[in-house]
Amino acid sequence: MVEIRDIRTHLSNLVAEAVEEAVRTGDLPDVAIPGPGIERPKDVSNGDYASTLPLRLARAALMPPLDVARAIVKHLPADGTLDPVEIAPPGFLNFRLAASYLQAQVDAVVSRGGSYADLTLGTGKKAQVEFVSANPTGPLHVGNGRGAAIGDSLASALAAAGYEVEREYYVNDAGTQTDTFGDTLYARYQQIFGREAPIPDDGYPGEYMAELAEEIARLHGEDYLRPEGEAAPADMSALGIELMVKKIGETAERFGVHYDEWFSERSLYEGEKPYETAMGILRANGQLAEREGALWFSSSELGEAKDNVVVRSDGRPTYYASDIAYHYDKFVRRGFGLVIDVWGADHHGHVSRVKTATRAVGGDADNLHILLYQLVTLKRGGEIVRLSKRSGDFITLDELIDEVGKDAARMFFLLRSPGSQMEFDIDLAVKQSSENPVFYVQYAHARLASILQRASEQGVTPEGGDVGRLTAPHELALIREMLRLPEAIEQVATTFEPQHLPHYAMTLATAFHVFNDAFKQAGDSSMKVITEDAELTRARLRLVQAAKIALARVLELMGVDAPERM
RNA sequence: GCGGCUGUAGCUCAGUGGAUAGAGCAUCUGUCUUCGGAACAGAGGGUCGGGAGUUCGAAUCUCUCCAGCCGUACCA
Repeated sequence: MVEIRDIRTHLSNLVAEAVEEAVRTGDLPDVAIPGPGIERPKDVSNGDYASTLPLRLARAALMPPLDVARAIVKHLPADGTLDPVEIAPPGFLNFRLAASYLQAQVDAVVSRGGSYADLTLGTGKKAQVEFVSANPTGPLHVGNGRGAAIGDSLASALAAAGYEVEREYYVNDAGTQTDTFGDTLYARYQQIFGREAPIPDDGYPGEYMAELAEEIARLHGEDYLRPEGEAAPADMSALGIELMVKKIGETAERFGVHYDEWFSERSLYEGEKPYETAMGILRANGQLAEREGALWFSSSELGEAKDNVVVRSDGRPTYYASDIAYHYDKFVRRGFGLVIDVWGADHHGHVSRVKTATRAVGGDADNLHILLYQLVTLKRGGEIVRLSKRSGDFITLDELIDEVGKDAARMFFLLRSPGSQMEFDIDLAVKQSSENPVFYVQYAHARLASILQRASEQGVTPEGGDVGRLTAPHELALIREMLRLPEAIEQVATTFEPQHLPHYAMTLATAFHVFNDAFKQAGDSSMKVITEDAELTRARLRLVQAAKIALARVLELMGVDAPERM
């Protein structure tokens, strides 16, 4: 039997065969044939799948689209997965899955269980998703939450699509901002011991810096105190960053995100020194030039708007140099076949440069996808709050999780496409928490669980249910909806747009609620899932079980809990 | 100035060049003696920012204008 995840390919093949046969018999002229283009009609009354091939073929074939359609249908091979194919004006081919096929899929989903909707499109390929990677100079804020939700779900979807996926956080522990961070931290540290130590002008005024200093004082007492007037000890910054990275990791875990790798920027300059190797490649290719006391990457020769500095005149590498080495490391040293960088949109000016550099050091830039998400503007009390660690005025991701919960927050971020600017009204988010779509979906899952539980208490289980008994329209509609999951995953894994997951989850939840309500509205207890007819009950429980599997899977991909009860 | 993203219902947002542009929230009207009312059905609500073009067909592609955000560092 054709698996649901292969159904579109199957339909494409059928149409291609029919066209070939139609040409052979002379029912269609021998012209260039575009792909069958199997798509999803918006309106289910137009079938489960459709092809517009007749419309697109009509001109070249010099035939009316409907005649083209008839010629194709005439030669379509008989196929058990489909009802008879319909022709609809002005020239659509409409395909409808046969009830027997739909019913059989219920068993197929149940036997697949938690691996239902696994795909093979990424099998054998290593993928890396790098996301959040916020400077470890402060706690994660609400905007980072958006990157976390997007990156983590994307990684999950890629894993479901067959990729071997690593989640990575790039720790910027080498830049100039870490110095400023260290200076600020030392100022706060000195304040604890009663010194008049002002926070540097370009430092970090946030209260969290004082808390961090207190933590260091708690752990190390006065060990880091230097004579008054002296600069901060060299390792103050590193210590602070270590503690901050730990906090960030804890926040990520609370948000349901687990990183496989915390990649230190500094490590690029140590050990195997990927930085030296990457720069060596550029130098060997004659793409480095010294000018005005600095070292420049001749990127303009590679199509960039201008050359860029990689080593400052004071001898320190720029962040761009680190990024070149970092992407060399990702592609060449570690050998990822697919690399996704999830960045805030304020870095978009950097996209082209990094791709060019990746190519220049031998990386496969075509498989480097830089996913930009627009920044979150935060509104509180009707006023816009700037999200900046520098200003010290922001809402942390921890606070957001405390107030609206991990599940609601993740769903909220995922629902919006990464490219859309979003306004996060913190007051509204708290107030709306009980109306958040996440509860609608979770409730559907809890109801599914509850039905199975109730039946089990009455001694009825789904085992052995005859899916052939599932013939009611709302039963078939629910089956159709749960069969869309592989398609949703494929869409996310190929377009890198995770918002399709929550939208699918909501549609599936609706299909279940409608299914469930249809029994209630009938006002006849014999029409409920659990009926006097034990065989029919078993069949319906089988569907409930399958739907629960599909819903749990999509919730898992979104990093949202699938509760058995609420 | 140049470049990128965005502009779709009152609000927040979906929408792979195809059929009557959708969802949630909000508003209004109903359903079911709740296998779990955080449910379901229905209604109202749109010049898809404006204009031009390509196409058998455009919210979707091209051009242009308008508006918002961002970028255009030897910051990251």
